Amino acid sequence: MIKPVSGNYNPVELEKQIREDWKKIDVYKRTKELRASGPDFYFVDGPPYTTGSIHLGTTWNKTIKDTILRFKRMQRFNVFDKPGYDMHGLPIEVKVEQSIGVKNKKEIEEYGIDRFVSTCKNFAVEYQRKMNEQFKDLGVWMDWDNPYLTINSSYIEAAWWTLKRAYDKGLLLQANRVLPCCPRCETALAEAEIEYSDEKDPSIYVKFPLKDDSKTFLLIWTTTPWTLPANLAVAAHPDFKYVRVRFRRIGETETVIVMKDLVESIRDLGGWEGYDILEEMEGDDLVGLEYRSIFEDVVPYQKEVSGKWVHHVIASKTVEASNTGLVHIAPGFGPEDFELGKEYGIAPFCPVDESGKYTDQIGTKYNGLHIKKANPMILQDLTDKGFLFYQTTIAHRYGHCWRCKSPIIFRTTNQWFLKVTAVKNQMLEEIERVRWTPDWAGSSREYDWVMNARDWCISRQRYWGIPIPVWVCGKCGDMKVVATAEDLEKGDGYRSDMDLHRPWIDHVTFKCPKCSGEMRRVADVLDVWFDSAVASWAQLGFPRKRAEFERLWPAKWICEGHDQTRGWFYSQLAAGVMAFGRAPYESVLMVGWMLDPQGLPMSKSRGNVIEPEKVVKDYGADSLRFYLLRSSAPWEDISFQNEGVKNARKMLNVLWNVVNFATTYMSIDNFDIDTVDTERVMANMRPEDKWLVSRTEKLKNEVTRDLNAYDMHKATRALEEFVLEDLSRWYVRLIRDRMWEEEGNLDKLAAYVTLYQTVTDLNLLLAPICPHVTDIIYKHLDGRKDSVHMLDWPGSDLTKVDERLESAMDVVKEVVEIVTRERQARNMKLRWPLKRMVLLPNTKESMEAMRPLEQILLPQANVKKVEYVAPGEQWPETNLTVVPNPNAIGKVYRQWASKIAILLKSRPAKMIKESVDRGEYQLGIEGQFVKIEQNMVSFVTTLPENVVAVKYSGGEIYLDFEVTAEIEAEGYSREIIRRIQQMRKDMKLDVEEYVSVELSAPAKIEEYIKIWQEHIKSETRCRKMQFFLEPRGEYKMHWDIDGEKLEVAVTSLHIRESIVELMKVQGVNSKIALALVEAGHKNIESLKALDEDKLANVPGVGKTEAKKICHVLSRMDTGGKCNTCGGPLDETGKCPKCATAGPSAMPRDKMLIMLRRIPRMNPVKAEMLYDSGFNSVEKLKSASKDDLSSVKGLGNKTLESIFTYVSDGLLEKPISCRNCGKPVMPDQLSCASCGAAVIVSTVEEEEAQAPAPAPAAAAPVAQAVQAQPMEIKALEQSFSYLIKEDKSERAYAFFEKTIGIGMKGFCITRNYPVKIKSKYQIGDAQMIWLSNVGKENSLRPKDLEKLSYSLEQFLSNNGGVILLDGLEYLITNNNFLTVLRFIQSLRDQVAINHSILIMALNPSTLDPHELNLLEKEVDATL
RNA sequence: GGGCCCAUAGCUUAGCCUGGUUGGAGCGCCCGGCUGAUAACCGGGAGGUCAAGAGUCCAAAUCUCUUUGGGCCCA
Repeated sequence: MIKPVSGNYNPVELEKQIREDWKKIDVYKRTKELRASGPDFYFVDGPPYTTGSIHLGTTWNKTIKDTILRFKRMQRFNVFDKPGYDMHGLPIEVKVEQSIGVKNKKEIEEYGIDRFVSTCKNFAVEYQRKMNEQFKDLGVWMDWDNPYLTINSSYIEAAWWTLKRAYDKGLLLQANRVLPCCPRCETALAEAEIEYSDEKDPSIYVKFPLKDDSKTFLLIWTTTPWTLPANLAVAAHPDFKYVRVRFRRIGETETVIVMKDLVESIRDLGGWEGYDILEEMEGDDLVGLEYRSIFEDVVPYQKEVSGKWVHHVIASKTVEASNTGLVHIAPGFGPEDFELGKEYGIAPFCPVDESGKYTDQIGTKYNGLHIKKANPMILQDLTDKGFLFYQTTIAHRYGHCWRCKSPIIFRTTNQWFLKVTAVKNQMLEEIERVRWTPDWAGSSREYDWVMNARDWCISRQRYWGIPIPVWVCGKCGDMKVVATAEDLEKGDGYRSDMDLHRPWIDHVTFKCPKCSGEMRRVADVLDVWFDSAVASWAQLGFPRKRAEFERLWPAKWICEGHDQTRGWFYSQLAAGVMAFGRAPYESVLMVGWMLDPQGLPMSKSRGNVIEPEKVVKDYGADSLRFYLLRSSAPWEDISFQNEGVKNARKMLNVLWNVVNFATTYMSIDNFDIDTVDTERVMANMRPEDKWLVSRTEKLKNEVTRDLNAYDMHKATRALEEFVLEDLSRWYVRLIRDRMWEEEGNLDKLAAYVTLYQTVTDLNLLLAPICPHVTDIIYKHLDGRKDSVHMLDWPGSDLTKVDERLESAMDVVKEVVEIVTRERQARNMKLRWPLKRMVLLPNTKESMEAMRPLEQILLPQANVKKVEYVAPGEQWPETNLTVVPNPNAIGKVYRQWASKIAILLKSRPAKMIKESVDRGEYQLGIEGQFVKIEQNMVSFVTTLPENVVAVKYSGGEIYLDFEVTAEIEAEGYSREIIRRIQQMRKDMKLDVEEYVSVELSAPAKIEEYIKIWQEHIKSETRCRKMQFFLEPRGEYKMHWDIDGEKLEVAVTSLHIRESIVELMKVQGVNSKIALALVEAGHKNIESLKALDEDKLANVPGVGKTEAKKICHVLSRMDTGGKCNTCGGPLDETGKCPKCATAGPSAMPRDKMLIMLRRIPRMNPVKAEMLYDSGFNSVEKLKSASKDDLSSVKGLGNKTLESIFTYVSDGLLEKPISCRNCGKPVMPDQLSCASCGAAVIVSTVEEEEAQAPAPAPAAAAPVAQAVQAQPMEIKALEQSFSYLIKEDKSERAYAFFEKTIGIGMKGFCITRNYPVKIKSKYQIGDAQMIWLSNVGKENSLRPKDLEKLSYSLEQFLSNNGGVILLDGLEYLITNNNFLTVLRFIQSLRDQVAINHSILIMALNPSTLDPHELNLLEKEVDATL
């Protein structure tokens, strides 16, 4: 049933409510169950890091995922939707460090690793819970109760298994390398963990003296002075040109070797006056040149170190042509340096420990100093020793630890690596197999990144992470990699339920199989990036559980931000290829980055973070979701704008208004799409309905395509456009008037059906995007399923797309807009009709396309008339003017030229043109003929006064702005209507209330108003309108309409309530009710006092109507009132308006028990009695035997028994127990004292007539009729009856009987007439055989007019009884509406002519809605 | 320094792949309308060096190159 939605769209409240509703019956779970048998859609969630709160970026991310997953569910996929959380790693460790107040690893170990790790776990778990709740509040439907957590044992095992797998393939190794390290966190970092930002550093030029020439120096440049004590070589590019150059200024010279091209810039740096090139050489030539270490005095190693290339110039093509062109090489401190060192046999020298302090290897001077603190000291020493050539500072991009933001250092360490380089080519191949959106995310971005991939350092010297599952023998160095907890069982110190984290895992040891030594776990934990890398199988419980993995893996789809190119996209790819030889995902959507309103990344340090919760609180989650998807293509960045969310809300508000509009009217009319014959209604569709259907089908197609392509921005924009433009601004505007047509009108139904189906489809399309509001809308429109999200995605029927109609409609819209614009330009309000419009289309086709839409164009543009001028033709009312060309005329006729011009202008231009077109025009002047040729004149067409020409895309329009008295009158009438409406509104009157109006106006306007008086009155529900100099009333206002002064007084008649009450009587419609109230009958009691004649004398009440009302009133129950609407109940105790039982109904159980005590009663009979309306003691008491006989299937004996029992008053009396004699209360079936049953078994002697409990039992009823023909009562004159039965026997019986009492008969039948005559005693009744056979006396079913005519003849000739058998035949051969009208008119004539109409109908042949309509037209249904 | 992406009205953006009337919207601003969806809604107007420059072409917001600025990633 359709329920109207609330007047205001209040998303925050509504969303909260619907989420609670979802929770109550676990709709999410039900939806999943519904799709459980569908094809699998394996989605893997990229786990957000548990930082404690979600931000706008995560919100966007989950919105996209949720939208796609909901979409897939509606497409019947069985979606795997486990969300994940990344819970290990440094960020949490750093937070814990801060919270417990420790600064370094030493302090952590003092605090206790077990306590530290437990705290980390608590933090992670708490954060995870918080985030879980926040996601739920966005309306994201994922499996929040079962997320995958990277800290679970099964997850850790999956990571171990993967490492073991890599180890078995020889892809896991341990090596010494120079790596970025965070000195604060005291651990190595992976490239993915480095963040680049600006850092201020010293920029220094340092001189290395040549061994053989201490006056000449190699000039190098560096920003890390602290690496200089570890310098072991200088690199030059072999292909560059270098020079030995002497810089000079007063009293000072300096000889250095630098790259030739850089001499000038170096001169400028140091402020040298000039330079002399002493020597030029190739880089090649420099190689082997030996220099003296500038730290040999303080760093013992520099003195001790030996080697062929130590302290020599070496060649490297990585040297860049900037600064000096010579690069200082410290193989312990730089990755390239390390590689070069390896090449040249220079061992790395790394005198810095994990925490960034110099070790004692550096010598006593700097020992223990932090490198950052050592920098100034080293600079001072260099200055003192004269090795500093130039010094400044620079700001440059420098790597920082991704968590603590400390600047990283590079140093040599021993770490574990995954040999990504060994599988690189396979990874590249896999990238090509994956579907990337956008394409370049894979083909260039990911591809480039993998191209440059290096081996992945996976070890971290930390605590909160997956322990590296490698055990090494302390004795022989043999290695063991553990794959599962089962492997662990063999170790010492293992407990089955143990936590697999550090430090507990560290206590597990193995006996070395080779040497029986003790194997201990290496102390490191895994890089946290490895955790998420294994998500696609770890979350399935692999390797322990294999079934789901086999079924689902690899992932169908993943979706993350573009920063994950180096992150999750990469790590998963590497892990997948290593473990299974393929990418673990089939398609990737790479999404953008959420930026602040200025386009800058949001960060806490910038203070520009926008909380999603706040946005949701202001506008609702649906608006935020819609905005996020609408704002830009998913892979582009969004610069967040509050305005955008506000806009989305506005759009949803409009949608809500449309739904409000639709549901309000539909529920008033009890519109039910299921009972409507949509086919028939569709045959009655207006062009605008068909247009909307066309637009909707297109929309469905487009949105489906867009979502499949992950073009969420296109889908949302199409939806927005549709809601605002097509639905709200156009369609709703067009159908407004139709909503006020009478109930059941096919034209109105067509609008209902169109609107209903469109809103339903639209709602489905929007459901994945705005899950809250769509579910609410669904519940109001339909609600048979638990949720809109359980419905199937709508398919589109493109055959219903009508491009011709759409483009014609575009033109109509355009023309309406043009008219509005031109009105505005001329200050003519829309309320004032335009006299006419002339359309001059360019093509015949466009003219033909426009004609059917005229009914839309006229009212929308408020134009009285539209005229068409076919292409190439002239509008007859244009004036043709001739324009003489004095030049051309003058050339030939010189002195006459001016006279000719005057003469030409005085003649009909049309005539001149026709002649000239034929050749020439002759003009008589001063007795001579002059020839006017084509070149001498031109013609212009001018329009009549007040007519304006405007171009439109399909041609031209003329608008006639002439204001005639008629138009002025209509305009003023509309002005008055609008004012009265406004006043009604100010008075807060109910829309159904009536008023009286007094007004004063200038004489002219008074006249105008009088012309339109009836219209004004009906539009404003005004009963009386009078003119006075001084209007009086409840509410008075002065109005100024275009300078005319008016006074209007409105008074409420306060009769709405009376009308509403009177309308409760069947047969009293709003018109009659009004007439009755105005005649002074304000309530039902007052009506009851009237007899038929008096009622018919009330102006506005017809004779038939009076008869009917009297009949209804007489049958009204003794004051029973309906629970729901307060209206009187009918004879069965049911409310004719809302079909519910009245207030006096007794609880079913109780009443049934009481009924069971009646002799001859059984449970089925009792229920039938109750359900037929005899649901209270009072009703049973007041029922006559006749009343009771209306209950189908009760035999006479039972009826008798009930009647006697009830009228004896036994129903409410306690009876004595047959067993113990104590009283048993009326609502008890057994004795409270002894337990004996009070019901005696019934005698079933007459039960052949009792119906089966199933409702399909129509046949026994017919039998009953045949068996008891005397039951057929006399029918009343002037009445129309509908008899519902599957064979028409009862109807014929009635017909037969009525003829039997002397009435003339007229029988319309589908049966063969002879057969009927032989079966029934109908004498010489006139017969018409409904048939297409075409014999005498037969009538084709389509020929309603002929039928109508015959009946008219019959009725006007004293009338009689008419039997119409074959109604369904008429309906199938005609438009239902036509048949209905035919019956209406027949019924009226029957009433007038004191005749009787019997219509037989098999109810199963009609849809319930039609049946309902038919029943409303007759006086009684039997 | 390199890779990828982006730049259109005050703001957010469509159009660009596939060159072709006058570059569309929304918000904001100004003016007006509507008042049986109304704490709404609708129409009109002003506002554009399509980041800059060069090239290709009959024709460039669109294709190419360069520059500038921004984002992500890398060195």
